[in-house]
Amino acid sequence: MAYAEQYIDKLRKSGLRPTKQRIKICEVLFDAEKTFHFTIKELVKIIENQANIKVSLATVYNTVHAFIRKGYLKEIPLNASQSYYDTNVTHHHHFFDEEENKLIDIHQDDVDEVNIKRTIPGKKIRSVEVIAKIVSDNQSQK
Amino acid sequence: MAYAEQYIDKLRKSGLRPTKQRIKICEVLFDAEKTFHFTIKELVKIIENQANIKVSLATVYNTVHAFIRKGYLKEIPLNASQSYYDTNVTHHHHFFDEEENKLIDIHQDDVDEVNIKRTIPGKKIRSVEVIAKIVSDNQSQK
DNA sequence: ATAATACATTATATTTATTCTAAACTATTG
DNA sequence: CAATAGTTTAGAATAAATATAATGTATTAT
Repeated sequence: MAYAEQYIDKLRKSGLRPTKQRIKICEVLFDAEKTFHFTIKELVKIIENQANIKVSLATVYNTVHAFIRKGYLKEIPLNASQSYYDTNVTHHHHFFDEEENKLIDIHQDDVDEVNIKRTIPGKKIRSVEVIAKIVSDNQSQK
Repeated sequence: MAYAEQYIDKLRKSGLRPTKQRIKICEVLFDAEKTFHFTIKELVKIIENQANIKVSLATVYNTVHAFIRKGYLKEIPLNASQSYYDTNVTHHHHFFDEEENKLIDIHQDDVDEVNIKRTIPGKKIRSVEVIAKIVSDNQSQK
């Protein structure tokens, strides 16, 4: 597996030793063809299906949070009963389909640069995220 | 109290009968000089302090959610351990101070119209929210 | 008015995501 | 190969949100 080095590197940089469990988490997160959204539960399920390694919830939480701190994963700002995470850490935005409870990426090129004219003294902007909530477009109803 | 009629109206339109408890909730939410952000717990505490009415958590949850459905309150899209709500239902955005866990309104005039070029077939955009996360601006650290 | 009915409130229990804990385990170092 | 530092895990603890069921209150029809 040629990816192992890259995963070990990511883990070390996140302050974590490269263990079996953590490398498995990396494989699921960073080996995918496309970036994707997930909840912790979904991630655990994917690991269980793909591997014959058992990884506990606690390990998954800890690893995911270490990656977020380091910027290898992003948390998606959504009010939901559970947190959604994103393996796409490039600057981009989201549609949230309120009827299907589904997130859809919006490439940053599809949104004009968000220009905020106001500043807060002593503070700087670290990130800007746009959430566009969408619903069915039934022309008939107002 | 000249406001009572207005509250009764809001409640009726939300499908709720105007009861003592619900009117008290309205007074706290809609009688303030300025709009504000709150969590359910904070709201309960304000009511307890302002009035000698006891209102249960369940009633507060139900009433707040009815108002959200009707558009009299907004939920702020933030990943936090508890939900934040806003009495400002006009179109506007937020700074979220990650160090102090504090929300700051950004008036819509302070953000250029967010133009999303992409559409999803059969769906229309219901709302667009911008969250700008801010942190201390210590020029010294990278 | 008052009985019957529909809706409200509340305390409490339940559910569920997340965090914490402590014991068992593994790898690394001296 | 013993000591130490860091890991994993199952299960406990926490806390927000929701559901429940008993009691209370308002409304309606008689």
